[in-house]
Formats: sequence, C-alpha cells, structure tokens
Amino acid sequence: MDELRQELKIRGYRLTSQREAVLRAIYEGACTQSVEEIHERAKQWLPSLGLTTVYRTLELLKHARKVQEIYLGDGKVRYEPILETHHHHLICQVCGKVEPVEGCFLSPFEGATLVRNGFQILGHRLELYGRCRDCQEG
Amino acid sequence: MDELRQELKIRGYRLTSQREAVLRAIYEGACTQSVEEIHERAKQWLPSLGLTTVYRTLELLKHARKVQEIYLGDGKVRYEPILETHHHHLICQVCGKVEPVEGCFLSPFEGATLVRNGFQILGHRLELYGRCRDCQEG
DNA sequence: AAACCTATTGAAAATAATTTTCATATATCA
DNA sequence: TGATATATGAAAATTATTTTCAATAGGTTT
Repeated sequence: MDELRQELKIRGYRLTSQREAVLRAIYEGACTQSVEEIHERAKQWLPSLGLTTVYRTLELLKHARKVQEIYLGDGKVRYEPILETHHHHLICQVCGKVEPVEGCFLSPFEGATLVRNGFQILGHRLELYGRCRDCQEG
Repeated sequence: MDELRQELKIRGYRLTSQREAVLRAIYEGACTQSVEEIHERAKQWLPSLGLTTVYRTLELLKHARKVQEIYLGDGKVRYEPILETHHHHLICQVCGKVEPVEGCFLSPFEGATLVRNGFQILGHRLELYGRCRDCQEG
C-alpha cells in the first residue's frame, strides 16, 4: 500500500479513501472480479463509494500496472491484481470457476525476439480451459 | 463450407445466405475482427445483411466451435475462425496489430489432469504481448 | 412445383456495461 | 489555514449487445 502511495505521488495523483477501498477490494477478493463485485466489496469499507469512481480507479490502476483485465466470455470485463508471483489461470468450462496456477516455463522467453518476424516478446498470458475436480462426471 | 452445411443440418439449423456471408467474412478477413468489421465485410456479398444477424450467427458459430472470442482491451469483443492449425497470438502493445504464431508445445498436455487440484485440461489459450518489428525504436 | 411449417431475418426497442458531464468536495502543498 | 487543482457522485449520454415481433424464406412433404 505504501508502494501505491509512492506510485501515485510520482504520477501526480492523490491517495484517496476511495482508491484505497477499491485496491483493498481487489486484493482481498476472488482471483478475478467484475466491476460490480469490486464495487460491492469496496462499499464494505466505504458505503458511499460510487460505481463511476470504481471504473475510474480501475482505469488508473490498469495504467499503473496494478491490475489486469480478463474477459471470460460473458459480457463483462473482470479485473485481478498483478501480484509479484506471476501466474496463469485454470478456467472451468462447466462452472466458470477461475483458479490460479503458479509456475511458468515461459518466463525465460521474456525479452526474446522472434527470428521469423522480429517480434519482441515482453509478456504473455496463458489460460488453461477444462473441468475442475467438482465438475468431472464419472 | 460443405463441412458447415453438415454441421448445421445435424443440429437442425438452416444454411442461409446470411450465414454463408458471415462465415466467409470471418475466414477471408483479418486474424481477429470486431462484429462491426465482420458486418462491413459481409455486406460486400450481401448488402442487406443486418447487424443483429451477425451477432446471432457469431453466437451460433461459437457454439459450433467454428469461431472463438478474443478480448483485446478496448470495449468490444473480437472473433476469429478456429482453423485446423492450432495457433496463438502475438499482440503488439504499441500498434495493436495481432499476428498468429503456429506451433505449440502445450498440445501434449491436452487431456492431462493436474495432480495438485484434479483439474482436467481440455484446451488453452496463449497470448504473447510485446512489440512488432515496426514498433521497436532504435 | 405448390403448399406447409418452422427457423431465420431486419428494424426498432430494450438492456447492460461503460464513459462523460458538471457541480461539489477534498487531498496536497505553500 | 487557505488556495487550488484533482477527485468524487449522480445523472445523463454513449456504446455494445440482446430481445421483440411481424415478415421472409429454407427445407420438407405432397
């Protein structure tokens, strides 16, 4: 949270109770949350928090690389915190649950440039789809 | 296209000029296209085609596993055809261009079950972010 | 080929998510 | 504490997507 304070100061932004509430909601909530869910959770600490402010704060945190967007196929964008531990997702195609998996064999390629077309790789995202234990029949 | 005809028949759907136009637009267009783009392209062959029908056809093709959704962070969902050749994407963070990359070392894990939590992997998606050749300074 | 029946279509209306506007409130700094 | 520019909440506006419904047109049967 202190780190955030620094980040904001550097960029000329202000640290407000709204921003703290949204950030806390993101970090304490599920792996991925919709804007509505983040809003609900954050209102625990700050009941007067407006939905518009949640949208604005998420935009801010996205630029500050504190959160990441993820789209699961229903009409709404979800957000998750960018943690120190790089991870990917297991997405159950039956119940929709999202679980994180740590460990990644792609990290060594960060910074690499592909010979075929000169594309320089700076990051990646991997989503594994399938069925969680609870959703396997038989 | 004949394959599609079969697919539709099996499911009790009809093969209409609209559906053919949308499918053709998807296959002949860029790697990923927005609904609006698909609509514009398809109107070349069928000017009377309505946007609603494009949405409906994409939903149909999604269920028939002919197309896949992808979200690039602007507010709209994009679609791409599911081709026989499994591939992933190189997404330029500067200009937004999307290029396909073939070859995938994750395929052997399809069907595998993770020991840690019993999750059965059935498919995956990998997106590589970075800078395309044209967008690298220096 | 004509008739039938049901799936499909286009346009407009409705919805849902997200963004913009604007007057008010409040962090931050002198 | 006061000045000031940024941030906020509510409402309005916008944008993407879905639903409604009367009209159309596949595909099958005769």
